[in-house]
Amino acid sequence: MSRYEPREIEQKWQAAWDQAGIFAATRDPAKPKYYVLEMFPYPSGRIHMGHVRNYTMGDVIARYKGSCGFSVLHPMGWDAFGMPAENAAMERGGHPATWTYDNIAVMRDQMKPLGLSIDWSREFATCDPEYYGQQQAMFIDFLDKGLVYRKNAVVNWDPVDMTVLANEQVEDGRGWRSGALVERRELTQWFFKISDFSEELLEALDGLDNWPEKVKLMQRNWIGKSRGLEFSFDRVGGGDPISVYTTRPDTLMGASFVGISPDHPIAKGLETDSDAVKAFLVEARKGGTTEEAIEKAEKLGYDTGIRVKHPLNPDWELPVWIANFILMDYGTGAIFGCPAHDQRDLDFCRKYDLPVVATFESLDDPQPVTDTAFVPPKTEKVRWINHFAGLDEATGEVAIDTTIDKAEAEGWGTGVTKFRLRDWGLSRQRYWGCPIPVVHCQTCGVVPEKKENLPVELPRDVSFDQPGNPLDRHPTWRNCACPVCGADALRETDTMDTFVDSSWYYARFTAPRAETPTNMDDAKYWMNVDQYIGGIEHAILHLLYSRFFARAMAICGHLPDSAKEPFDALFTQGMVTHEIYQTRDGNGRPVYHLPEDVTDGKLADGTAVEVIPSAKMSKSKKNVVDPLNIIENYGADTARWFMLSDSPPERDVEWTAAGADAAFKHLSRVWRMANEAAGADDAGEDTDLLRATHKAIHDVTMGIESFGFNTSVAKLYAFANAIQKSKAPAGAKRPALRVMAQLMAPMTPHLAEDIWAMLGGEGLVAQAPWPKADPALLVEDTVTMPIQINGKRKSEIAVAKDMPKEEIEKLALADHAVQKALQGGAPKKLIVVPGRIINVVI
RNA sequence: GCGGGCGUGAUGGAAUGGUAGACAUAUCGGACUUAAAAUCCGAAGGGCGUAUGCCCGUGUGGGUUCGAGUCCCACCGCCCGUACCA
Repeated sequence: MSRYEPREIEQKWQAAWDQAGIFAATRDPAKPKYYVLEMFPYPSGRIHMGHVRNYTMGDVIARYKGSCGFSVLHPMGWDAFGMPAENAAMERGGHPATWTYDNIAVMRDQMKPLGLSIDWSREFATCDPEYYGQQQAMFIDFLDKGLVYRKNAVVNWDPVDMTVLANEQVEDGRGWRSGALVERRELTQWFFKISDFSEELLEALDGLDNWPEKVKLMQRNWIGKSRGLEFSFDRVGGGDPISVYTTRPDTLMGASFVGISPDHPIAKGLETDSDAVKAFLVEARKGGTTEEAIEKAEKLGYDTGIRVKHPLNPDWELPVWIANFILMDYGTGAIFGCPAHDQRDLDFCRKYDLPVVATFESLDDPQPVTDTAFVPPKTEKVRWINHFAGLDEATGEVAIDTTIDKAEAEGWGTGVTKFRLRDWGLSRQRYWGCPIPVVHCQTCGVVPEKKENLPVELPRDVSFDQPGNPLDRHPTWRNCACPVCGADALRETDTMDTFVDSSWYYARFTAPRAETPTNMDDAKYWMNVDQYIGGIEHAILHLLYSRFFARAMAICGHLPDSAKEPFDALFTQGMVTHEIYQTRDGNGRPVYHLPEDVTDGKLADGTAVEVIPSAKMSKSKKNVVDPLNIIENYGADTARWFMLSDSPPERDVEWTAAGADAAFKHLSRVWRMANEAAGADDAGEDTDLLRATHKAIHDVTMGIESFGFNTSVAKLYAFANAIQKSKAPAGAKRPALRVMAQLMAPMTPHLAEDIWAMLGGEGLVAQAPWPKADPALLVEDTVTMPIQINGKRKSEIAVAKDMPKEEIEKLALADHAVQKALQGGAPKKLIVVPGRIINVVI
């Protein structure tokens, strides 16, 4: 064989790794451990290039750490519950379980040829009863510790299909199947008390040194700690006072109305008495539940006729309005509106002709408020024209503190700290999820199932021919005995949010077959995850829920305290994108075409296609590249190499056929170079080659350590160029190429094994210790220093690496370009940064 | 709406506040070949110029600095999230 044949060598070396069993994770007390985890996939049907990129990155880390002497855990599993399986059952018939397990089989078969260093013996799917049974056991433990409770919460209600919709199933305020206008309706739901941990989840972010700042910032803002004032408005003519919470109590003198949520008890009270209120609330409850939909919806208000007294002036009466943009979940579900300093309130007041009174104005440019509210940063000093505490010039921050202090001293309000973070609603009115293991008994109430009766398994005999939850209409599954009194009782038919499944899978991987949720010895050895890799789209929910879950598990004795923050380091990788090819049908509607059907911008019949710039790969746009095709045409190493080259891992990467070609060509070239050197014996030493080798070791290692895989790849290109251009004999190139094999092994493991073997490497390169760079070979004797004149590069000089500053200065001033610019004069300033730059300021 | 991020040649991108464009793609020129493919060698940010060279240049506009792609402010565009997609 004298050509690079990926199909042959990839199978050969995968078999060799299997036989040596080198990827099985074992607790080895003699070694430090390293746990690499990529976010596990949803079994949608086929793997896509995004998966390839994600798992290749994890594999580089796993293989690299293995070479560095760590005992590595690199597992894989399936996030297998969720809506698409039910949708498939509705559309095509069949059972969600069949669909899911078939998909898993296909995707596993697609992943194996990638040659990932995964310990497949630990694989599980979250829909395995062995997994979700342990999840149910934990739910019961959480219930026991007061971490779970029930309360009412708002859901999307489809009034035609009579069913609850996911946010994703609401399009422009309408149900995706029925097309009916969606309403917000209350339902009793199960909740995790994540809000008990608000402060801790916020504070602990400071300790996550190896998390991206942007993720920590997003979580901080999401948790949303705020200090504000809680106080009550007394009602004119009696009745319960209305309690409000505000983060801007300093603007109280600019209040023009009190607003309450459509779900506020007062609004609900009025609803039963008044047809007008009822009609308004029907209107106000239209639309989906997302924050975005609520914020962007047209602001609607209804004057209840109720009047309240301003707390600082009993003669000042404010109207109480029901407003559709006020959330019952935040604060007290009631606010006071200050239109001058809040855009939303201003829009509302302009619409309903309510007064606008400014409480402060800009110091340098006072303007009356017209259509734009004056909302300077809280740190900016402003002039107070309307404040009861007699402020003159002060920042918002100071004014807020002053206001709270005065309210507390006068006894009409209390300074309180609140969080934006809401409790985690986990109830789903769907079949394909983990059943919530509780029983509703007429005498005992809502009680947990006995642990010995777990798992509460999903029934197989269900149908999806009508909307709604099949568990609700199952003839027998609901019937059970009360675990407390033994009387006839009914099972809970809600299942769990799939975020629950993914909130502890990382812990389960440490002991995937244990008879309890975890095994303490394994958890203590393997936890925490040393490097977690996944998409930025999970920056908030999945990661926050996992952080909560690890704490809850520690409280229940399922994880050591040291695992409360389960992910030591986090890396968020970008998407894989591709151009979209489209033509138009007779009605001008777009028709999409697969990349393999387009050559040079044309279809097979010669029709020119419109090329739309890169977008996330999606089936509907047909811009999906199937990894299996790439592996068949070029081999897994080419797919892996391409995924690592060019684009920085945290950024999106565009898949291009040209890029794949180039990757393949380079791998072929490396293989050829090795093949040419294979016949020789190690002989002779070449200083330049030796320097290039050690520079490559240093640079490639730095790249991997800092998640700069694209720069590692660039350095490997440069190293290959250096070897190719070197005039050294084949015998001197052999050791350099063996190092090349080692440095490439984490990225293109099959090719690396093959050339390692060719060049007389010992054993498997996957098990060879990572090479170390000799610092002595990394420093150059002379360095070229650029000379700038007034910050612009004009010349350069070569100096010895240890030349003292004074001598460099002399040389620089003697430089031709500098002499010319100075014209006999003296420079104003001379900056010399040794080894870096010289700047002559004239 | 709100929170977060990104923006550099024809293209993907590189660059601890210190020579902008490493490395690669496409392109062009050359070698090899009967020819092509493959492979190898070389050119190349834009403008002006025969050339030494000069000017411009990291989304737009300001600022800090001896020096800014990098730090600060404002704006534009795109992407992610927005609590029932996973």
